[in-house]
Amino acid sequence: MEEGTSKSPGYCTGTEGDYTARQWDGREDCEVRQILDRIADKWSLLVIALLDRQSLRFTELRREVDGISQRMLTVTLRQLERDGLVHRTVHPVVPPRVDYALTPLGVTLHHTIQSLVHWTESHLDEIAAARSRYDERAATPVPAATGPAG
Amino acid sequence: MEEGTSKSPGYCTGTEGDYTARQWDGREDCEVRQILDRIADKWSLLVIALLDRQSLRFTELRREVDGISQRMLTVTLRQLERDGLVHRTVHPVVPPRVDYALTPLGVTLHHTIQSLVHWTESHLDEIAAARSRYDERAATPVPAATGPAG
DNA sequence: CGGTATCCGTTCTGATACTG
DNA sequence: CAGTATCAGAACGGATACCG
Repeated sequence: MEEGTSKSPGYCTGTEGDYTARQWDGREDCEVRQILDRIADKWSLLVIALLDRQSLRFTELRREVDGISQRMLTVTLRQLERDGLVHRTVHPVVPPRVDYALTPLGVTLHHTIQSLVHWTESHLDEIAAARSRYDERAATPVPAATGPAG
Repeated sequence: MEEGTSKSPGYCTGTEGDYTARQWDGREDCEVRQILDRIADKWSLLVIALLDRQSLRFTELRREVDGISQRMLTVTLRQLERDGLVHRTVHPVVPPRVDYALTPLGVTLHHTIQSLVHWTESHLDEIAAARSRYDERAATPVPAATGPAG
């Protein structure tokens, strides 16, 4: 059962001025935060990506993701199914067969996260460079130099 | 700083030769996932959102987020700074003052995550409904025979 | 094959105390 | 005011065993 559902009608803001940046609060009371954290899950993103334009069965998904354990795949699938992003079809056959596919809602989410993935791919190099710079700064015992200002 | 040193999760190390994910590019997949997992962090998203078009000092950020602990704010800020998304400015004054602001790279990320937030906001109702339906199904002891079938 | 429940280690997170 | 170091509890996640 969810928590804090009756607290805020929509947003859970409290201290806002004129910016649109503070739409959400850091508390779990905010549904946006909760859902965002869910769909941004490492496994969820991967599953949604794999289910794009095709349905896969349990073992197929497991093969595609490979690194995921059976437990996490089940948990992830259940969460996505609960959120109405993935549809689960059970075939009553002797060798059990279960197919998973994106719902229309899941498809729309796929488009959105693709933008985020695209950004990440486009800036992999920049982030890597930034990390290298930061790593050197962290490794530096003392900068010694007073700065380029003088 | 125990979590300051990020190690490989073990998923994308040593298996870069057998990626079957057709959506993303082979070994880049793990990097994408790593960065994605970082920027999709609950606190990171909030900090980036708050720093949009303005710079804030440590206490100001703490007041805005409020629910975050001093420790997590520091950790989050360090990670964002390391990834080149947030710039840290230290003022050598008697009352210590440190300002945080988005870098140009951070600004571009802000635009992207806003899309994700927008999607979440737009589909809050659908997800809530889906969860309600799923919750009822979970509460069902046993579906027994299918209704319309028999 | 698909799924669940349990055990156990790892990671994350918050509260606290201390420094400059 | 800003930051660091440490500890304890919670949550996460993997491996295993077992069921339909």
